[in-house]
Amino acid sequence: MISKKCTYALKAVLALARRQGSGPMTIQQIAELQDIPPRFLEAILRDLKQNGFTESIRGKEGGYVLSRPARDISLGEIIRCVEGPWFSPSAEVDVFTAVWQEAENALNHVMDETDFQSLLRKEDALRRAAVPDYSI
Amino acid sequence: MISKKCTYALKAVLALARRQGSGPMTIQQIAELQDIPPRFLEAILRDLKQNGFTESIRGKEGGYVLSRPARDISLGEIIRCVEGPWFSPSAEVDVFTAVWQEAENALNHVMDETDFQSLLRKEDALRRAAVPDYSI
DNA sequence: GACAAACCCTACTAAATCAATAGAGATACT
DNA sequence: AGTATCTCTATTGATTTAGTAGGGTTTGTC
Repeated sequence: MISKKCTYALKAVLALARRQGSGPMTIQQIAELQDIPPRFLEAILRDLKQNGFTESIRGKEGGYVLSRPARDISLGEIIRCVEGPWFSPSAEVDVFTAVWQEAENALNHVMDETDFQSLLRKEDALRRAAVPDYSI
Repeated sequence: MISKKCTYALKAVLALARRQGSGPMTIQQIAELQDIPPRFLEAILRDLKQNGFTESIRGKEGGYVLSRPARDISLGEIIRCVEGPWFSPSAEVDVFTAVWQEAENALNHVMDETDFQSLLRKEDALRRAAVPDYSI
């Protein structure tokens, strides 16, 4: 349902979101941090760039940055960019068409509720839960 | 998102729903009516049988019938039977897990709202719309 | 200008999944 | 006995997904 390519894209955006404001991140850095095959990630980031989510800086000291604040990018936007619609409209109108459309809407609604800033906060919370800090 | 196998299953159940109360339908009949490869349909119907949605009568005059009234079978039940969960739970708990779960719930909710009796009514309405009857 | 570090583009291959088919078997009615 | 039906396992072919390869272009530094 969610392809590997798509989860790679989401993880990459999450990595860029965390770094936002501190200069570009290279494909290699993202790939290592998030454990993504680098040449595959390269294609994904280009795709995101063409759809206006990321920008690239070429040459030395180059890399990728997010085009918009993490707060303004929803999970749904990235997923739709990478995967297209979930329920692609069939050629003919049949008894199921309306239901698929409802499902599409419901899914988009859920995915658009979450933005990448809130995912960062959630990531922080998960880390604190996994490695508790008992210092005063 | 919805595989061919799954739409075949839904169409087959719809065909059986229409026929409900008038004896069994053979694989061949369903296949021709709904334009489904018969040997593929065979496997699908067996699968539905093993999950309690259909029953089969062997030998001459045999075929398949629905185990329950069309009113009591939801779209979601058949889809889950054929496809399993949409967002299969990943091994590790990460920042996306909760969202996927929400999406799964939203989708199930939409799919469980519609039963096969209401699909039959919708099919009738579509037919009337396509071939209008102007008689008094 | 040479070099190195980065992104850019097209094409290809390998693996997995989906769709469909084949063939032999079991059951039940007439 | 014969025929129409469902039953089971295995295999094949098509499509999609995942990943790789190789060469190209841009930019900063020495």
